[in-house]
This record gives sequence, structure tokens and C-alpha cells, in this order.
Amino acid sequence: MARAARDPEERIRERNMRLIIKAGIEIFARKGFDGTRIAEIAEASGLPKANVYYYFSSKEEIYTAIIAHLLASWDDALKYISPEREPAEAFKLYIKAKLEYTRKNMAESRLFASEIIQGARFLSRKDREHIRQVTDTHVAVVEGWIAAGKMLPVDPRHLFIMLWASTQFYSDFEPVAVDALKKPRLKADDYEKAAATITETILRGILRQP
Amino acid sequence: MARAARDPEERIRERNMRLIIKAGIEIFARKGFDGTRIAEIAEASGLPKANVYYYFSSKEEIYTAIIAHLLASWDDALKYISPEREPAEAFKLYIKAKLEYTRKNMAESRLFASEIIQGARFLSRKDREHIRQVTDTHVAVVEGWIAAGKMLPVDPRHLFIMLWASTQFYSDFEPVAVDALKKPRLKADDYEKAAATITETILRGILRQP
DNA sequence: TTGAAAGTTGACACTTTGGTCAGCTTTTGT
DNA sequence: ACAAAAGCTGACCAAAGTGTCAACTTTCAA
Repeated sequence: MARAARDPEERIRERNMRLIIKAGIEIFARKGFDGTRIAEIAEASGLPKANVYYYFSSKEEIYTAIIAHLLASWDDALKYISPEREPAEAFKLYIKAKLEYTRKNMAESRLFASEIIQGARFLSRKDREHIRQVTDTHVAVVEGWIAAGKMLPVDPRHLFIMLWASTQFYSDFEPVAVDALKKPRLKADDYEKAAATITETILRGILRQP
Repeated sequence: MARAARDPEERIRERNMRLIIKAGIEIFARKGFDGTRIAEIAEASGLPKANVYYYFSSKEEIYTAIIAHLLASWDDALKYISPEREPAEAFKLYIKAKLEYTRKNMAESRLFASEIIQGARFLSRKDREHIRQVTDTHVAVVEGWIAAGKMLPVDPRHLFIMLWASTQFYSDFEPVAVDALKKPRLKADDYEKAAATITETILRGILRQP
């Protein structure tokens, strides 16, 4: 039988799919779904267009593969919001993790933002249900903290939106962030300063005063 | 001479250009620049495609006309950040105005977000210089408040980013906001609740405690 | 070594796109 | 009333787009 050996067999396939996905992330992020041309993805990944179609049968298939991969690695930053932690510590870690993630995965972050702005056309019901459920879990944790008197009674859903929005901004809207901060480009310490400002302001805003 | 009478002459031109711009805002917002088809704008504005080209000589011209119009009406919400006001009052009004504006001009807001995410390709140097300058002015106001001991020493640039990000989110990323808030769609009182939460949290975060 | 599966790709078919244009109708100052 | 300017539009391109395919090369278990 001609089945290639497990390891090397998967290697070519995986390598090329990874190249395509990687190029796709960059270009979908910059151009959105409708604006992206398969030929451009092909060029950026160094493969002929027909080869791209050998692995993915349509533009939509590439796009949804990216979205799926992205959502899978998405929940990670939220793991810090857990009931065992003190809110101050939890939010601090969350903000830091979120900013680091978006900084190191700018294209992914923008692609997701783009998808949402364009109406979340390719987020499945299941995807959205998942988002809702993850939010619910963390809302419950915050409600627990409020009930325990560890936090002021702030609406947890709006609070999460504030955090999400503030942390996404630096990567998603980098050109504006750059202008607002008067920097030629954002570097690690700009993200650290952002984390500090967001953390300090939000914590003072939600914790009982000492 | 065949020059039409000022008033009615301008009326047709203006009406049609307005129709095109209006349709353009919706579609550019949903599809981004590259993803938008002139034929779609034509259809949405109820005019034949050739008629669209009678008023605008290219896709880019429609797009930049929209951006220009948008930036012009952009500064308004920031007028509340002025040195005569007390910070508490100023930020409260600013947050309210910004949320109201984005709610009532969702498509514009998304179009701008889309433009930024896609790299701000059509923002001119002048546009960006303008943004920088407006920011500087308001940063100076905040610095004045800090120097006067009316506010805690919060980095004003990061603070403005927090405010901008938090207020934009509800319109730009509505599908996620809807899921996070567990509402079928956002209504006026969701925006009011958002304004209240953002205002309360931020104010506690930046004002000296009484 | 071999042959079947996996991978590769230039060339092609078909559709959609941005943009043009020639000739039409409507409007309007005189 | 009328001519010139303004407005309108179906039909048309060239270019660019998505997706297909048949024929080729590479890989690898037996």
C-alpha cells in the first residue's frame, strides 16, 4: 500500500497547510474576507494557486479554518478570572495576558476584529454559543466576588467589554494608537504602559477603597 | 446661458451624491474597501452603475469623500473635554456623547474602524496630523486637571484610548457585544447602562477619593 | 524496484469587476 | 420656444477573479 509513513506524510501536508493559513491570516486581516484574493494568499505562501486549491476547496474553507484555529486558542487569557484568585490579582493578570496575546498575534486579532465588524458572517451558532458560555462563566466569578464584598457592584458584562475593548485596541487599531501615543510604532514598553494604566484605572474603579 | 438655477441645480446633484454616499457608508462598512463592489453601491442607492460614475470617477473617490465627511463630524464629542469644566462632568458628557454618536452612526463608525484595521491606507497625512493635534489639545487639558490636583496622575493618552475603545466597541463589534450582554440586539437602554458603567468605573479610577 | 497514493502545476473556463462611452432625455436661463 | 448644459444609462471592455483539470513529478510501503 502506498500510504506514506505517518510522520513524513503529515509533514508536507502540514507544512503547506500551515504556510497557507499563515499567509491567509495576514491577508484576511488586512483585506477582510471579500477583499482577499486567493492568488494573493498563494503568492504570499510561496505556492502556486492550484496548489492552494489542492489543500482547500474554497476561500471560505481557508477562512473558517483560520477562525476555528483562532477561537481554540482564544480562551486562554480568560483562565485568570477564576474564583480562587483575588480580583485585583486576577484582573491584573488578565489584562497583561490579553495585551501580550494581541501583541504577539496581531494579524489573528485583526482578522477576528474584521470578521466581527463585517457582521460575524462566518461565526457559527456554535462559535457564538461558545463565546456566550465562556462569558457567562466569568460573569459568575465576578458576581461571586461582588457578593463576597471583594468588589464594588459593577455590571460584569459591561466590565468585560471595557477590558476586551481596551486591550484589543492597541493591536487592532494600531495606526490610531500610534498617533494617539505619538510614537512611530508600538513597542513592548508601550504595551506595558498600557497594561499599567488600564490595570490601575480599572482596579481603582472596581475595588473597595482601602 | 444654460447654467441651471442654483437651487434646483444643486438639488439633483446633492440628492444623488447623498444617496451614493449613504449606500457607500453601509457597504464599505460591511465589506471594507477592497470587498466593496461599485455595482452593489449602485443597487443600494437605486441608481444605475453608470450614474454613480457620473458623480464619482472611481471607487476611491467615493471612499475618501466618505472619510472626509466623517472626520469633519468627528471632533464634536471631544468638545466636552475643555479646561473650564470639572473632570467628572467632562468625562461623563464625553462618554455619553461618544456612545450616542456611535449608536446613531453605526455604519460610519464601522467604516472608520474597518479603515483603521485595514491599515489606514486612505487616511492622508493631513488627516492623521489632525487626529494627533486634536489628541494633543485634550491631553493638555487632562494634564492641567492633574496638575491642579483634580485628577489622579493617569497617563492621558492611554486614558483616551480606554475611553475611545470602550465606547466604540458597542457599535463596531455589536455581534460580540450582543452575545456578551445576552441580548437579541442592543437598544437605547443598553447604551445607557454602558455609559453608566464606563462613567462610574473610569471616574472612580481617575478621581481623588472624597 | 515498483506502483499506487500524494503532491504539483500550467493552462484553461467561466464569472465578476472597475471603468468607459456614445447617444439619449431632462432641465433651465433667456 | 430653444439651445446648451446637466443628467442619465444600456451596452461594452479589458482586467482580474474563482475554481477546475489533466498531466506531470515525488514519495514510500511492500
